[in-house]
Amino acid sequence: MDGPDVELPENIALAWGLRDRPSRGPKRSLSLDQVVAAGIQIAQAEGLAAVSMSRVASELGVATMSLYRYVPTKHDLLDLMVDTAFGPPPPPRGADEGWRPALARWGEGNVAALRRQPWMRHVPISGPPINPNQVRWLEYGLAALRGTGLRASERIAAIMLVSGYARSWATLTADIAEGAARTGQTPEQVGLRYWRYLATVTAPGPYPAIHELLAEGDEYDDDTDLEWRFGLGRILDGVAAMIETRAAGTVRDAESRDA
Amino acid sequence: MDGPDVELPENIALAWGLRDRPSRGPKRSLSLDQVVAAGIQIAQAEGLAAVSMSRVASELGVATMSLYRYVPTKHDLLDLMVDTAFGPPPPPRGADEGWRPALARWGEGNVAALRRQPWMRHVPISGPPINPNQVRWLEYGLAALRGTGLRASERIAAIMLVSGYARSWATLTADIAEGAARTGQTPEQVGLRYWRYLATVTAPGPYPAIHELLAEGDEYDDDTDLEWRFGLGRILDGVAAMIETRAAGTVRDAESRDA
DNA sequence: GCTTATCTGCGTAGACCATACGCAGAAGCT
DNA sequence: AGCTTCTGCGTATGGTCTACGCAGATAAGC
Repeated sequence: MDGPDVELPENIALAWGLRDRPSRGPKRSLSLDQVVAAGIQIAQAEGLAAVSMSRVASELGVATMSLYRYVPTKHDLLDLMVDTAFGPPPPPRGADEGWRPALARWGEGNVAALRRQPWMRHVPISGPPINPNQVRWLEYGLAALRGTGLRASERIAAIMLVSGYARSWATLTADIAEGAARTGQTPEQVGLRYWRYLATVTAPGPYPAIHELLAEGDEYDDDTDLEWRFGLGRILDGVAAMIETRAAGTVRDAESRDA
Repeated sequence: MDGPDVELPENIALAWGLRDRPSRGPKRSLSLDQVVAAGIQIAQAEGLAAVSMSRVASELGVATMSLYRYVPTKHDLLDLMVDTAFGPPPPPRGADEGWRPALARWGEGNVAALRRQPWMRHVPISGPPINPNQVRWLEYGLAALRGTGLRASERIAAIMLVSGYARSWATLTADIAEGAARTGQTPEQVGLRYWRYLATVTAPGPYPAIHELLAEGDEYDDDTDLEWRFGLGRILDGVAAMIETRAAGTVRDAESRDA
């Protein structure tokens, strides 16, 4: 572990509030938080596409170019918006709580956040988590897996597994919900229409597995939360199996049979 | 299963080549495939941001607005680009092959496709898979899980699990690789820099799990393929556990303990 | 063979967008 | 008081997508 004094890029310093504000010039009329909050409000109300620099500026009653005194680039603003909109993670693993419920709660928190603010799914991921709330989420996710015997890289992979699945799940359901809102239908109707389209395009060709699926799926329960939980349960089962294997005796090449 | 004759939206009909081309006017000087191929070529060579309608048009030697005779919207073009760039899925499950190697191959195919054409990760997902290659991938994914006793919604969730993880994994590694290329460093250097940034920002605060991670991770093996395979193995283990449970005797509410 | 309906490529134009640059004036330091 | 530094922001550049409509090409109908 070498010295932690690394020169941080503008991005990160900004997000963590580590910018030494100058004392010489006139006072700023805004704060970074206000700018970010205005962006979030617009995104929440009218979608991410409505978030333009001029729109944010006019919302705050300033000129467009003034925003660039607070944010180096529009993309940095979007990253900050995502970080604060995600908010803090759910409660961390309790003192005598198992890793499984803690990680499940963490995963549920992920979808909940994305569902609260669906526009976030359209902000392209810019890299590994480095902004304050993202790092807090990372901390709690890793904390859930402490003392399980999993190696560092394995703990990270497990975290990514859960958050990646949460993201793709939230994205799918949000896309459907949005499509429904746009055409004035219920999400169920949109889902049903999808299955009908799929049936139509696969009708002429050889798609046995899809046809089996369509035939079987007459009872479109589509309690989407239940489906999400199924997938989460499978991930956790897999992690559990790994933990048990590790506990039994450090088996090195357990993963070599997957190729 | 009701009548498969549903009026398809423009989008889908176009992707499947189901539009009856007219016989009255002059002949088209281009084909949709040419347009899509030009888009892919630009994206591959200069990134998705370089793909503008005028850029694609000039690549083909036509005027910008001519493209709109082939594609209703830029976003539809992007969707078509992704569909053909993804290409066909890897070989389906063999006659006497187990579900596990088949699904593993399917997952590997996902990351391989995204690695071959990293720009694809920036095209926002527009909804459930409906374009030709996407549907083929769906078919093969489901085929891998035929006869496992999993219900329809469970098979879909398992597929999403794998593809979602593949996508987030490919995205992370591609982001790192791209950042490396931009600054003329190796991916290892970029990864290391990230850990240093993380150490710096977490230094003052209480982030025990992250610090534990950083202390432990001195041996930055970072054979990223190995990490990916670990996660995939965990998913497959989880699915395997589910299949065994189902086979043992139809246990209805096995997932209720995950909440 | 002529008329007519229809489709093609595409020029023009409108309504946006992010942001580089530089300037007037405010605030503090010396 | 004078100098430095920072702020807000007006202007301008070089993009973006795409609506609209027109000239000319093509083939069907008579």
